[in-house]
Amino acid sequence: MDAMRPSAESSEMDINERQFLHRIKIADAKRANASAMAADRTDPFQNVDGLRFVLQKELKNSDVGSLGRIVLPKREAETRLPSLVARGGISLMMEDIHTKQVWAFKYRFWPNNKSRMYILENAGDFIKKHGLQPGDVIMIYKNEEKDGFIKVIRAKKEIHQEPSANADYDGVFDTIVPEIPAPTVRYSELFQPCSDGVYPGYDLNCAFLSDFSMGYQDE
DNA sequence: CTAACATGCATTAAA
DNA sequence: TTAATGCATGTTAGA
Repeated sequence: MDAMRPSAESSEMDINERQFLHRIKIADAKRANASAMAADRTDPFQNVDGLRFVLQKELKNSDVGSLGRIVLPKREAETRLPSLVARGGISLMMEDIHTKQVWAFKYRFWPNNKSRMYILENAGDFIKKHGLQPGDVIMIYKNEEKDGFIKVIRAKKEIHQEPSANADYDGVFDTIVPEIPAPTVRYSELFQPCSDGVYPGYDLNCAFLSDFSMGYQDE
């Protein structure tokens, strides 16, 4: 398919992988320790190594099926991704954190009741490459450091680990994880949502979207 | 109740 | 025919 394209910039795309993977390991441990994180849609390690968390999705059966399309959470999509004016959506290039491939997804929406459903299409090869199953999680980041690549995607296998009642897992992570971020602040309060009809990149209220100006086009 | 969303399914396109 | 597309509908969590 079109999704797999060698990246000319991948060697320059140095996000200090070793350090980053180390931080990921700690973040995973943090998740395992904090059941409250289940309801938290933010990432405990935002802005790590120049990568700003955008959204995540726990994959369902229908996400990893043969259709190659992933439903994205509406609130985060509307606040953190480019606003879509047409159903056809836009093409989104994302660099794979693990493989360095650049995937060409299509980000679009479907009309649904009086609202919208946000979809990431052409995800079949990505799903297959990582062998993603229901319960696994994808996370989308924005690279704030380099021009050229807009977003980065990460596939994370779910931690299939039940903390037993007797286990002394308490305290194990406490030295690493002093605090748990409170998921009380809504994205809508942090960011000005872009109204429909406003082309992302032209609205200063949506200045954070201007980094998306490359790698997609309207249809 | 409303709204998000997981999935069903009719329609269209490709083979 | 089979596969992909685009929306509809059922389910579920939250207000």
